[in-house]
Amino acid sequence: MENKNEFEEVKSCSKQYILAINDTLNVMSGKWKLPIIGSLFYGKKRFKELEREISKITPRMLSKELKDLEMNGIIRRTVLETAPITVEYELTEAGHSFQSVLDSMLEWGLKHRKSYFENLKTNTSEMTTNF
Amino acid sequence: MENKNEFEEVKSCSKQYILAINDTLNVMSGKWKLPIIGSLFYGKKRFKELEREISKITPRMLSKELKDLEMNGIIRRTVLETAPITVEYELTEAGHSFQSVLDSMLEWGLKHRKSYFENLKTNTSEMTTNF
DNA sequence: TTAATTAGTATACAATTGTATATTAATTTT
DNA sequence: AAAATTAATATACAATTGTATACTAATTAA
Repeated sequence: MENKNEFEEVKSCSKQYILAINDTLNVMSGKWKLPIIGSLFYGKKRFKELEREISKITPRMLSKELKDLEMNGIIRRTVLETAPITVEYELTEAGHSFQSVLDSMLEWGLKHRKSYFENLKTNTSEMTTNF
Repeated sequence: MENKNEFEEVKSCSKQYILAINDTLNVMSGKWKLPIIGSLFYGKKRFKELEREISKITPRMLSKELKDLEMNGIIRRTVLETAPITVEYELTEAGHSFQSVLDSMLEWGLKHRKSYFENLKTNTSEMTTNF
């Protein structure tokens, strides 16, 4: 009840609206953040596991993106005192709740791709985007 | 019914899942696309109107981003044979339906910002992101 | 006739993002 | 003792994205 009112109130105030949406956008923008988040949805992973699973990512990029995601509270980094040291990465609660955003993006993407391909059939125009 | 099954099916297939989500991400990534889409939610706008409304955008960037959004089917460009020529930009149906994605991003952003600030109060750690 | 408005384009540059390749240092397996 | 595994970091570069500033060509208002 209280939450819904707050949500509606902020929607009408474009400055806060834009800020909150941009925060969400920054969490996932770039080439590697979504693959990393996606991979961690299936459970904890170590650095080398992520490096192997995410095709063509370099350790430099993986390291950088993991730091970004940790700073933004999306993942948690745990050092295990094994020999050699292993480091575990896992989604936080905020990271898991990100699923709702991905779901709506998936739904929109599917609908949009579909209508794009339908247009292609009738228009015989060229494919200029990655849709 | 049929749609829901299709949605669930694709969620379990990570390749299509990632593709559709990336399509959605590409529609809004960068500094200017969200401000442009946001501005057009309130109705049709001409080039110069957008330039005035969107603080600090250059005509070069506005022109480029409008082209991208048009190619991706988010906006429609209409040339009016006035003197001098005016050009109208408006959201397509796909553009309007993007609201659902923005809503879920807004909701997540608000929740996430809130928990971030609550952590700040108890942790007295420094602010390292734009949250 | 000069200035302003329309919708952009041209050129050069700066900043950010991503790639390629090699290296580190501790430990374990062969 | 040599090779492999751990989780990264270092350096140099390429590509993409964004900024700054000036310009165009048609028309209209002052």
